Amino acid sequence: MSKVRTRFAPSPTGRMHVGNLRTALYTYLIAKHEGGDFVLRIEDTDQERFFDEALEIIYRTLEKTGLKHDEGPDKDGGYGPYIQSERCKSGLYMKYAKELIEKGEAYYCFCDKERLESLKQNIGGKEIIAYDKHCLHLSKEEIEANLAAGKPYVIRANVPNEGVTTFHDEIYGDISQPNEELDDMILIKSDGYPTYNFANVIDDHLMGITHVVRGNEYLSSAPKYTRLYQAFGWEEPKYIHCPLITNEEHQKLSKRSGHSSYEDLIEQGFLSEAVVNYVALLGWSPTDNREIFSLEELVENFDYHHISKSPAVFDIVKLKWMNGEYIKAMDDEAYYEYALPVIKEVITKDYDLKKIADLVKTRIEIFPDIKEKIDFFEELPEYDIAMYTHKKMKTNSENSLAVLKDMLPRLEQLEDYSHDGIEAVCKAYIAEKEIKNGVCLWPLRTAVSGKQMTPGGAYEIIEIIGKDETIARIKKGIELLEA
RNA sequence: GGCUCCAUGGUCAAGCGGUUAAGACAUCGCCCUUUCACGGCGGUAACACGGGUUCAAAUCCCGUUGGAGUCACCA
Repeated sequence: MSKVRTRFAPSPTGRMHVGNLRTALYTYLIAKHEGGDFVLRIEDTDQERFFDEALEIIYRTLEKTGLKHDEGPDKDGGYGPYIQSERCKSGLYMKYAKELIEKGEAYYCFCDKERLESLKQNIGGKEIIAYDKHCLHLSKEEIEANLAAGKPYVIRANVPNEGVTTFHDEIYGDISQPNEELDDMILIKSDGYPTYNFANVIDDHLMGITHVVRGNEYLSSAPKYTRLYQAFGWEEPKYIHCPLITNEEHQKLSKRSGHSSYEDLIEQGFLSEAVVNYVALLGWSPTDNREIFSLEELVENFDYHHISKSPAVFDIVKLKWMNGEYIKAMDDEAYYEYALPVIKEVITKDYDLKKIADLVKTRIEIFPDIKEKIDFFEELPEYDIAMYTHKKMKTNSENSLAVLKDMLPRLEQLEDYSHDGIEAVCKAYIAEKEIKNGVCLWPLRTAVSGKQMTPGGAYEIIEIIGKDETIARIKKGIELLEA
């Protein structure tokens, strides 16, 4: 069996959509699982939409997600060039288009915009153009004359109106479509560039691609590609169409959803590994129940036969959970590196930021979550004294005030503001008064944080804010409770 | 609208003719605990519908309904 070769063929038009990312991932995994090659090819035949930075985004995203390509524009493997606009310069696509014309499988079309416009019909609120093969019937002389006159033209595939075209997909099985439905698609545009459809077939063939992996949205145009392979007499690659990724409304993920691209997600504080892991599970599942996979583990376990057919909703809530799992599993230094800048956005005081970071590690799902959890360290918020009353802790304004008043001098005398030192003072007081932990610790934590919920308890917070701040905050609490 | 695809809890999903129909997220409750979180335990919740085939159907076939995709000189 020949070596598996897959290709990821994005067009540089902007940020990488999660659907594209998943396609890239599956494409990579299919190759790597079989020890094959993963090729990167840039489809930039749309000169109007192309922009340089988009190319950078593709490289950066593949790099950051770990989807390393074996061949590509920056890594020649003997099948180059890997950028379609460069391939185009050699007249490659035109050559093949002309071959098709000679075979009667394609033809020149000189129809202008106006004529095409007149073919337009509105069906179900959508504008649809079905080309009427007008130029197919041009005589040789007319064609020559038009060409000689420099009249702009495109080259279209000549698809018969009878018969059925069938192709085989590894996931969906055989799919047939009446040829009548297949439009005479444009192969070469009037600017001389090939269309995506055409360039794709040519390049996949020339580059020896064995498995074509792409999104489900290409399913209905796939028979057109099959027609092209048949017209050339080439052997078709295996097709693997991935199910669609949708938004909560079960519609194709669009830019509007706010988390539709990899970069959006990274900006929102997600970890690259978590995104890759999550996206792998949208439309594929392993044989066991495992959910956490590194890229290497995915390579090992990925079997494309387990890709599902039905579309999957992109569930940001589950991604968050998974991201939280990744954060918890991070080693402390790596975690601190990510957490520190976020902490610094909120904390300007000279606190032990490492301790603060450790406190929130198990309590966040994405890094920006840190901010609202630690803001009270920086400044005691305004709070309602109702917070001192807690049924389960058996606290109320009165006993809370008493506790704070008792604890104030003890904490003023205390020198050792370490966790253990603070604990010792509190425990001694609790033992002495024969009260429950909560009766002392709840008001203390409340006074020192001004918050209903905090990462860490009284000991941890007091240790971090230190003696002066603790005393000040407790005095403030007493003041509020006495008012 | 034509064509194509899809159909198991709110979401991701296992399941390939015989199961008490897994598991995860979410949700709810309990435990742990100085709060929250983490962790542990448990609960609610699904085979779209109708016909076949079969001793037996979530699994196979047909239809219905629903959803999606696609119908560009975009990819």
